[in-house]
Amino acid sequence: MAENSSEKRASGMRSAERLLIVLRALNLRNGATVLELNRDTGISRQAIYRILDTLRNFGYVRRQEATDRFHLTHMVRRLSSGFKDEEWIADIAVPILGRLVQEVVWPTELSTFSDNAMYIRESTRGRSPFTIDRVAVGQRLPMLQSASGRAYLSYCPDPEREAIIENLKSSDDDFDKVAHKPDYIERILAVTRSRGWAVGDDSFRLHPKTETLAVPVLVNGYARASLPLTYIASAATAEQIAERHMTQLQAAAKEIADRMEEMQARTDDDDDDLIPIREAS
Amino acid sequence: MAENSSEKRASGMRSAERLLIVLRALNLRNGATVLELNRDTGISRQAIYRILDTLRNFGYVRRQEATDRFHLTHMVRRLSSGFKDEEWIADIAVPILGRLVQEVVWPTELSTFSDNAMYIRESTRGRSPFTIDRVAVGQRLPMLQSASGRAYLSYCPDPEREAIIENLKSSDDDFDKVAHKPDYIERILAVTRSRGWAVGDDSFRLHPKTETLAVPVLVNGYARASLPLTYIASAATAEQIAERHMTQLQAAAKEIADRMEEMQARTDDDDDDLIPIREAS
DNA sequence: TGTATATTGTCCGTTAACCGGACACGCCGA
DNA sequence: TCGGCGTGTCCGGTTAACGGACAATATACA
Repeated sequence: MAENSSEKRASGMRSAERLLIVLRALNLRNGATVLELNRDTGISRQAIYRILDTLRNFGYVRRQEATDRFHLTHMVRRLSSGFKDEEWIADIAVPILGRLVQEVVWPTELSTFSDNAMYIRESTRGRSPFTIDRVAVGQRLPMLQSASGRAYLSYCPDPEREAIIENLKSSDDDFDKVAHKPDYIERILAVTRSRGWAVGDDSFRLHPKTETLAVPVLVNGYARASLPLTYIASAATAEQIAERHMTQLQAAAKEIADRMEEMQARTDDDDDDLIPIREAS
Repeated sequence: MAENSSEKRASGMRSAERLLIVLRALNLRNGATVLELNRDTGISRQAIYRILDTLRNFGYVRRQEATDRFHLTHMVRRLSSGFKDEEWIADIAVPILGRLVQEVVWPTELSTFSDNAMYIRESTRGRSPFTIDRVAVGQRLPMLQSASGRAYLSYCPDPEREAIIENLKSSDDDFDKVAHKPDYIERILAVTRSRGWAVGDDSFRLHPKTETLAVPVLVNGYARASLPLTYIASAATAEQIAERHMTQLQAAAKEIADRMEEMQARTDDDDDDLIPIREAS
């Protein structure tokens, strides 16, 4: 047992790991006996008892008296309730953005809509050779001026766009004032849709010398996020950047969208296991 | 630290417990640094590193490169995805049924609808002095003959009832054949509603000498489960049982329903903590 | 009734693994 | 330059997790 064929080293707390394995196993077959868990996981029965005791102390598991089977309780929701759906997409995007930055030298990001603005959820600044400025994650971007916002608005469902614009009209933010000009908005949407990608407006720049293009991430045909690319304005024009990198950018957006659709297809009980439930005993 | 005011002894795996505490803390503030977790939980920084490493090995947590904050990933869903909503109600019912069986000596149960039948999810047989038969949890009960099924059908939303009856018509089960007799069904519903509780039909008995009454658990006005009471037929008539215990039975049903409504009100991020996030350091 | 098998539950000595003090580094503002 | 703050890692001592072993119970079959 000491030798493990696969270099599985890494650090790790033995007992805690096994607790996670048992918790996961309990999710796969709801209601399980100690022996079943022993078989499923390869963990000794005595250890299963200890682990179930621990889970019971926390209220995550209860024992069904009549059948002597162990069940999850509604408390387990607390172990995942903090995970928001908006983060899901950022979560999925991480490795894809990582690959993208190797092809496109400029920093790219992933932004999602929330609270009447776009927010940067993930960024490859720092892995890009062009370190323009620091940490942008969490940065708020106005809907009608930023490339991210424009890309999102142009491809989100119609009712959502109408609701957003209605909200922007009563916003305190100066940027949002243009929500009162329908023809301005219409022009932005028309231009963005005809090109397939959006550009940021001069009136809003995170950094004075940069410009930004963005493509929408279309999940089931509608925008769920934007994928902006920021470049130094003096290095190239928007058209040049688009010509060089738009294919890659859109491929990345599509890949993110595909993974999202795939994920929500199998509502849950997914199966692309990274963690072996059963390990050699 | 050695002394803990409340007799909190019990068994428990130290490191695993702390992993659960950290996981829970991560759910409360999405995105956290090591130091924040240290402060929230009172667990030493070094231990937080170990724990986060473990969680990362399992893919439940990732580190946001740009900000050095730790985030949950969509994988955490796997720790709770096995918990089905139907079980929630059974989960909540357990302590309430426990109290009920002390007032009403007869065994009571909680049954929910699933797959065109009622299934017993929890039972107090075994804690009742009248041990009629063994483990009934998991038992399938026909919709139109069992007291549980009748109580449920009489108080579920109209569209749901129509859909269920439509399904029963194409069922293989002999019991379900009566779904083709609309007037039979209508009479059952009318009788049940006028009384407020249902009785089981002679054609279906789990045990030959017993009879069963059931009240619906009305969440937001509609049945989400049934609460059947089984008694020995020779001991009393249905009317006598009802007179003696119906108040208690309905009070228990209401209590379960109230807890359910309460729970789903606070969509999540509940706060009735059993587990202290922060313990004396 | 006796024997065999399957499952649950608990004890306890050994030892691996968890713990946290201590140290080192990088960043930032005074 | 210094002091404060946050991050990351090492390492020896102690603890608590591990699993072999035993006991108890339920069921099946002869």
